[in-house]
Amino acid sequence: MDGFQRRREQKKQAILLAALTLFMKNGIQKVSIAEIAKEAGVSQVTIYNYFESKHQLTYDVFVFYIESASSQFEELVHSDLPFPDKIRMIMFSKKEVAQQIHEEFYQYLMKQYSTEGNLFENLYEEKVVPYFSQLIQEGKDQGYVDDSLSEDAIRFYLEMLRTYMQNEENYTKALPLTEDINKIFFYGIMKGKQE
Amino acid sequence: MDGFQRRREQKKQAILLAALTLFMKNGIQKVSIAEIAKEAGVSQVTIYNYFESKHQLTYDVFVFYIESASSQFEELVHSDLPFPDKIRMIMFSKKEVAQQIHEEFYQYLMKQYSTEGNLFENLYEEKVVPYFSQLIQEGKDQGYVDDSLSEDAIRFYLEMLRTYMQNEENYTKALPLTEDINKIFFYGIMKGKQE
Amino acid sequence: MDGFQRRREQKKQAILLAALTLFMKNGIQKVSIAEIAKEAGVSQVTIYNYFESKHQLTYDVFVFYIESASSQFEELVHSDLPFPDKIRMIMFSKKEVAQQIHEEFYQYLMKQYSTEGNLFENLYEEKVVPYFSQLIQEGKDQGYVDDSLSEDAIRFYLEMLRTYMQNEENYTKALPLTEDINKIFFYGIMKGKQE
Amino acid sequence: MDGFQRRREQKKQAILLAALTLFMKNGIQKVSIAEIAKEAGVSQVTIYNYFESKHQLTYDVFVFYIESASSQFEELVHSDLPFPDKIRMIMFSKKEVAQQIHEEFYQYLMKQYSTEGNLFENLYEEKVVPYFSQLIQEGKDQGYVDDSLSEDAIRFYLEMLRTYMQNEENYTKALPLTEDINKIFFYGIMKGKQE
DNA sequence: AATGAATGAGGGTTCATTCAT
DNA sequence: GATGAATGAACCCTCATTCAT
Repeated sequence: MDGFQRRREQKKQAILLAALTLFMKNGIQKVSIAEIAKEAGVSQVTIYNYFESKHQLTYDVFVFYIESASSQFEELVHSDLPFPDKIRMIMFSKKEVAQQIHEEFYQYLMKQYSTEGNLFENLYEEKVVPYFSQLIQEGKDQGYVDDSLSEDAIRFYLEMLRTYMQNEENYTKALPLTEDINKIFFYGIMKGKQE
Repeated sequence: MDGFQRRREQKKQAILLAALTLFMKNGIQKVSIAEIAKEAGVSQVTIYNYFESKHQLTYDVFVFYIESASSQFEELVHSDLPFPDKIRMIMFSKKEVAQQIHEEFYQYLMKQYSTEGNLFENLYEEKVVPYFSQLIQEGKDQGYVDDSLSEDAIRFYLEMLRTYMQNEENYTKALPLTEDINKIFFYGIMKGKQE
Repeated sequence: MDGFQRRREQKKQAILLAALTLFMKNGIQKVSIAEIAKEAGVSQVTIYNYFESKHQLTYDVFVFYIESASSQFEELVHSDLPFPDKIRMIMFSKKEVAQQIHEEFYQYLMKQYSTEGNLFENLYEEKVVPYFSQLIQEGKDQGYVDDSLSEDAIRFYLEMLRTYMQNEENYTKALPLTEDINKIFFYGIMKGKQE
Repeated sequence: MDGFQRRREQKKQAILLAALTLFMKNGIQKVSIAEIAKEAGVSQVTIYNYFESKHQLTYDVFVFYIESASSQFEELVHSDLPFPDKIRMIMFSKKEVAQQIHEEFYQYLMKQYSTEGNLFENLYEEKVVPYFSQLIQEGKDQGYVDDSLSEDAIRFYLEMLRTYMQNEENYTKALPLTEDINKIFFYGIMKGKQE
């Protein structure tokens, strides 16, 4: 990649990052192309030179996000932390800007771009799900996780927790409850369980 | 309340319901006053006669929603179902239109109306939280719930589940996993726990 | 039609007229909605309240034009002028604003709206062609027109002359040549013909 | 002209040709510099290096067109076809791409560039009119054309026919009427003329 | 009280043109 | 001389809100 290409790529990243940041702060519709341009330090038209419409930009931002998240998961899953710590990190690790995605963002995509719904769904399926699966399998292999629970159900829980925590408010609310939230996830709410 | 008042009140309800329905289907920003007016069968100006701005209308819709939810919780909590069934219903009972609230709705409120954030927060605190608390207390009293878990943590879980399930996609995904999701909530994911 | 309806209709006409005038003076693309709004003395949005897009407005302007032209032809054809004078009038009568249509206008419609091409074509066919036909038939019946010439060919000539004259420049050029242009149309360019 | 100059000239021609082609297909305004650049296989800036603005380019395209047309007329007039065939060819010969000019093109120039109107007018006067005149004179000399008809009037007709035929739609409509259209031009529409 | 009509402000997008390499 | 990148201005259109009846 020559200097030209590289600079082009950098600018593209800058725009994506600006857009993602703003989208997450304010939602998608509330963010105008003008704002993104300002945040990224380019003119509106430059954005159109890279992404042919707001629609397309939004999609690309999503891909950008998913890929960031994906590589972060990959790292986490392949790390040599003990299983319970990995779980904890998924729920509570404060992510870098680029990887926080607020629920509305996701919802919005699913709703507004319903025709391409599958695209999003598929990308997620392909880039993120496998790491969850791997992690859960690891938990089972190491004897942490009840074999009789379906992987889907556990993943559902993990994703829910993760998604929910992405929201600033919820995260703040959860923080002082870390201990108990973990306990519930691992041991449930029941008293004197399963003897 | 005389006939005038009553009719006035009915019209107001019709507008609120129309707005809520549309907000939940499409998100708040995507719904124009014109659409709400059409759905409610009134003119745009009539809406302004009742609610002085879209901002205000949105707030009132939220109140309307919270109150519906509140009375539904009240009913549930006071019913004579066994504790575990109550929990199950909170997670999985498919709610009537008026009470489904899509996540974006809530997020949006919290974000856009941040100055009044407390208002929403307070209302929720006042109208919904008590029933959750009562329910959890009941669980503890009846020996279902581990006393050592903080009420806040359990409520966090319940709210998360409820909120997450409001989303059509998630609900659909969860449905076939009902059994396991319940199990995880009650017993956690761990194998051969806590002996 | 009540007062409301009437005023609405008047405003619509005003917009159509403003648009037609500007379109003919400057072509369609060069004329912005803002300009039309200004010329018609309304706000841009008002235009959108009546015509749902520039596309649609353009179409409606065309219909408006064709109908004006149509009724003018009707009058001319049904008048009791001698045949040659009717022909002369078609070529040379200076039309009112509403009925001048500059070639570009027509061309533009045919080009840009090619999908609906037929719509325009059909309207013209239905509203204008019949009067031409009637006129030509009259010319044949009265012994003015060579029976062996096809109606289509004569109409082609008439339409060409009329269209061409709509253009200011051409009209101006033709004016001093009236006599000869008529002669050519009636007798051709040949010397001592057809003996 | 050295190799440099030659290559420069070739590129200029390529751009002019690309522009003319596109202008004729889509009208002037609809064609962006970007499109022309693409069609000509050069960058936008290159166009600006040769022609200092779209305005200027348009003008140069027109000159290019007129000169093509001019040399074609020259050839036709100097050919040894009989007079009536020359006339026929003016009306009906299907022209090569570079020489078709769609009416909108001409109209547009006359309208948008009204300040320079004379420039266009003059060029046309100088490059095209003489051949028409020559042709008409030839017709008169050979006894085909009525001496009493002014040259201007005949040229008016010829230009009108030629212009009108440039339009695809009109040409198509005229084709099956060739015979009669010629007849009208030569002999007029009258029955049993001028005895 | 209720409505149809009207609007200012703003959003996404395109285009002729210039900048920097 | 040639290019990819960048831009200001303008355009079509939408929306929350107000006016006039």
